[in-house]
Amino acid sequence: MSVAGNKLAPMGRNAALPAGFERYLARGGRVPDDTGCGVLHIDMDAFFAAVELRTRPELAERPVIVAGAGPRSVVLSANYPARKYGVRSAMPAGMARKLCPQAVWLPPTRGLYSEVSHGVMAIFRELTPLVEPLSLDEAFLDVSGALRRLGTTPAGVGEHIRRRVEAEHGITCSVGVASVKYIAKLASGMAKPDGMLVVPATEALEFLHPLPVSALWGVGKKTEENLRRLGLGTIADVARTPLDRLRRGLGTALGEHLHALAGGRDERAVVPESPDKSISAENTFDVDQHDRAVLDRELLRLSERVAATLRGKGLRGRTVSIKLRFADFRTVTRARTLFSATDVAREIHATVVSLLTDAMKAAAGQSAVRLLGVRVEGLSDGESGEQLSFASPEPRWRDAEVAADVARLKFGSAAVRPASLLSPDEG
DNA sequence: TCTGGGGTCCTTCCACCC
DNA sequence: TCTGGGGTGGAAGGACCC
Repeated sequence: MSVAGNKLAPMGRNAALPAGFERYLARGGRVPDDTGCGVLHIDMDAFFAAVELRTRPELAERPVIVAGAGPRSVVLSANYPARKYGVRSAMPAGMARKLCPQAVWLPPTRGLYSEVSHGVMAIFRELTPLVEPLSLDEAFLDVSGALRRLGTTPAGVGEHIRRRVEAEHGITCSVGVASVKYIAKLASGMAKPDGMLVVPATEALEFLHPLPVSALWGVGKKTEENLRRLGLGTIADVARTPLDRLRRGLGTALGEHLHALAGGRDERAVVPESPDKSISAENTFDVDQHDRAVLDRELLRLSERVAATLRGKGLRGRTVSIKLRFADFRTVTRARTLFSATDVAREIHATVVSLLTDAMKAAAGQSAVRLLGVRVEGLSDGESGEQLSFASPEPRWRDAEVAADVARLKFGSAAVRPASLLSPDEG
């Protein structure tokens, strides 16, 4: 799932490893100097596909693609035989089918990936409390304070993790070891699949500078174009550019950020817990929708999902927003800040229905809707956000929704739904 | 080929208050 | 009374990440 480094020159066993970088690989008992390299980045290899292949080992040598079934689905994960054909995650299914018609397609098994992820993260937490998950399949670890207790080196911890993840969960992972986070992340990308790369603290700049600007964390397609327009192609070019010129060309924050990274500076610590800033749910229709009643029903479904997630996490939010994508891919958002924070689907739904009316007015003739989304931000603790007026109908709705949460927990997610979400034969 | 879903952060613009 | 500037919060859009 990691895409870091996939634009780099193909080389040898490892497609992401630039020429001359073999010296950073830890293999055959030879490990580069890892003194002062307290940060590990660990990334599961082709995570969803690898988890599926545990129960389908006969497919291991064949190209395998995990993707949803919808007509507008994208590739969620592709194993390495499929990647040889150019298949990448986030690629439209149609394109993947063209590139690799012989691939085996598997539907995703969502709950299973969370389960494996929990197991893997538990291994990390046995070694250090400083574990920062980035997604289901990757995490940063700060092991600098744990080395004495563990009686090993950073690379030793990396090897230990690689062995245990494979033995206990039947999947492989790649490890980057460095003195700062983003170099560790680049390193794990280059170590893929099933490898470990150590960037000695004293060689950080030698490692970074030959790489293309696209390897910098935070540089996507647009920023890469902007950098190229400024005549900057490699990280060394960025490091040599005066800070003021980067600020003017890219904006203050991004300019300063990239200048620091290009100089090997990344002050960000490994932070185990960071509070949620927003909760959202969205859905792309199989076929573009014009019917306002269908859109309102979808908004209710999305509001229910967001509200249930908020209650599950003990959170409420004050700002409710809607996201609307039209058939031509133009996307608009509309937001409204409520008087008090909420975790009640009824209230979220009433707000987004009114926002949808506003957004459609601004749509300038465009009425075919491809995607609808509901988001709640400005989050606070469920308790601290409680400021209900006496006139508010919220407590009763909330009680009803909490009761529905309990029923769903007991009898399954289909057990309790608003009447308007039932199909005609259920009603 | 035709572009998912769940997030975060940044910039710009605007309204409002002092 | 009018105007301007700074600070702040909200809204909208965009870029990026996995």
